[in-house]
Amino acid sequence: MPPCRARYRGDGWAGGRPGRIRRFIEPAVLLLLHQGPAHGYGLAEGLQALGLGDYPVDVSAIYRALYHLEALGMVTSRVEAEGSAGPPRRIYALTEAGDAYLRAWIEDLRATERLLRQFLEAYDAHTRSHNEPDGSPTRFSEGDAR
Amino acid sequence: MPPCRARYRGDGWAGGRPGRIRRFIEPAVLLLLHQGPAHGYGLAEGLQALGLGDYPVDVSAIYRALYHLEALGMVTSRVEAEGSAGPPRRIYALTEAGDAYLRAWIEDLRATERLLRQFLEAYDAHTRSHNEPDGSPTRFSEGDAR
DNA sequence: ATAGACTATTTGTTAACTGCAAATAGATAA
DNA sequence: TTATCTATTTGCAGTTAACAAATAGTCTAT
Repeated sequence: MPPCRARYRGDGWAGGRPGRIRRFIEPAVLLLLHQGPAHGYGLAEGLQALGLGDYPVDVSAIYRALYHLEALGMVTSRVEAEGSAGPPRRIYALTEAGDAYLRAWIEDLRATERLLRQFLEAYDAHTRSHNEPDGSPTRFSEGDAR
Repeated sequence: MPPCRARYRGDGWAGGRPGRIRRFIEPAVLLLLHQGPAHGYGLAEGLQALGLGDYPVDVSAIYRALYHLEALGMVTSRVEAEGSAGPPRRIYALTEAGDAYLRAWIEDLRATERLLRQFLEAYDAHTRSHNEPDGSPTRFSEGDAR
């Protein structure tokens, strides 16, 4: 038996469908707060409008992002004085540090967007040149032990 | 003491610098293999060329991605018959399933790229309209307990 | 030879992100 | 009272990746 090369932990999306690139929640929350104070539940709806509609985000992730950002000093919160049709809301607002942090995130996302474009362009360029009429050019061939 | 709202696990990048959006390794490996069979160490160099140069990727992640893809039947491997300046290389190649999987990834990444553009556009639009002359419009103000 | 440098693969550990499920709780309507 | 809606909180488990280090083959210089 070969040394059983280290398993990936878990086995992925057994269904075969890739998941989206992650880590959008934090910058999305920051962007929404950049547009004005809000509470967790409201942010969940705001995410839809931001284009995240196809990728529903669990509210627990939003609250955890908020707690994290507050611990880092990127947002502050205060309990809303009445007015909710439920338990008291906690309203979050960006701090100046949070504003700077969002700007850093934006720069990072711009770089990511460029990378993504470059990546997709590389794929398109390669498939254009090999517009495979039939055969599959990257597979191993019969005596391919070179 | 309030019910100590659930901590984020860990404490983030204490330094304050955001990390990049993740999950690039698998599609990057697939794309490189789409261009022809390769071994793990070689893929590590290929990633630089793909634009990942700014974000160095640990080789262990590459190998684990390969093991995972092989378990899923997306790639096949064979040990190279001699020719290495080191231990025998294991050469990986895309299968047809892997080809389809890459196409699915590409579609997913196109959607992500659109989302990212939309996101950045929303930020730019909002900062353009509020090109804050001085004050910070999203902060809490003095008697802001509404 | 043997020590060091380089190529190449493998493994362990841990942190971090997220989804799913469910508990909790106030307000309001049937 | 029960149900429903709004809203927050927590537990848990699965997935991804960085960091560190072990292993091992080949080649060059001493």
